[in-house]
Amino acid sequence: MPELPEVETVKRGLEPYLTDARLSDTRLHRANLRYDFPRDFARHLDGATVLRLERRAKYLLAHLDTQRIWVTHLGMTGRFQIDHSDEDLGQYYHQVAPDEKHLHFQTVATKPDGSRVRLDFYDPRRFGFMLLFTPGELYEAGWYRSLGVEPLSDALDADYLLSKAHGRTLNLKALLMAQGGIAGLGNIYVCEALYRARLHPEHRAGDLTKKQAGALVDAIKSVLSDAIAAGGSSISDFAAASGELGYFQHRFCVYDREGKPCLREDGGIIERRVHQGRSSFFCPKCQK
DNA sequence: AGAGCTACCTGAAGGC
DNA sequence: TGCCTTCAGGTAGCTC
Repeated sequence: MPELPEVETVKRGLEPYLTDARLSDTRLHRANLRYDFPRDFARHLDGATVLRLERRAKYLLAHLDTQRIWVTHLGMTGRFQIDHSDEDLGQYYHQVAPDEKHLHFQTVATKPDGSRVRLDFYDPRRFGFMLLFTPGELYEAGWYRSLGVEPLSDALDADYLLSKAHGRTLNLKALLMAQGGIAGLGNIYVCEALYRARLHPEHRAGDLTKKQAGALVDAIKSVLSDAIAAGGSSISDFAAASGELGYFQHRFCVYDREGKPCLREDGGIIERRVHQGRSSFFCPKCQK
């Protein structure tokens, strides 16, 4: 599910409830997701106040007043859910209902005005994770340092993309999927961006012209912006923290449209081909 | 360097 | 109704 636009949607949905909120009654319902929860995770969160939320690539960062950064990755199926129930929030979640076997984490967020919500985290496939770092640990961590530029920032321009593509024999699909160049794109938005730029996923990166690089950069920025404006894409289980569904999935031009006609006048029939183990969807006629 | 495969894990969908 | 296979937004690790 969650690529950059979905994580951004989650961040925006959580911000009103978590910014300046004090956490309490944190509960973990299992020891691990993709990785073990940090040692004493609940104890660290309880009593901490969230100063601000930040998104970096597909990671959600909550900066705490305890000099810690709470990092969440949604994996494929991770989902935050805000519960506004006025009941005693601390009371009824000791017992997790049987149909909530994928509810792994809960906490209560109380704002300075006393209003509070419960925050639940579900993740059926458990490819997501939560970690806790000091700023020094996070900013020095190899995986964090190796993340590429934010695609919606000015750091991504045609010259940057050309510098990443120059002399490379890999194809554009692989180049855009690699998080070390441009961070935050995933399978859906790579397919859609290549379509918008009329570039074939198997186009050799090193052959990219300056004009094509410019078109691809524009396509990446526009598809991500459009998706964020639409609240992300809801396929099977993505929803914002409010429970609202995104609707960008209705505007896919190629993703999951194998065998259907291209939307362009000069287009053909959308094709699916596997690259690096992931399905690519493209129009063989208008993408070169 | 890059392709290709595996792994992690559950659920949905389709074929029979 | 089952039982089987395939596929799914992610990342990491291995071999060749």
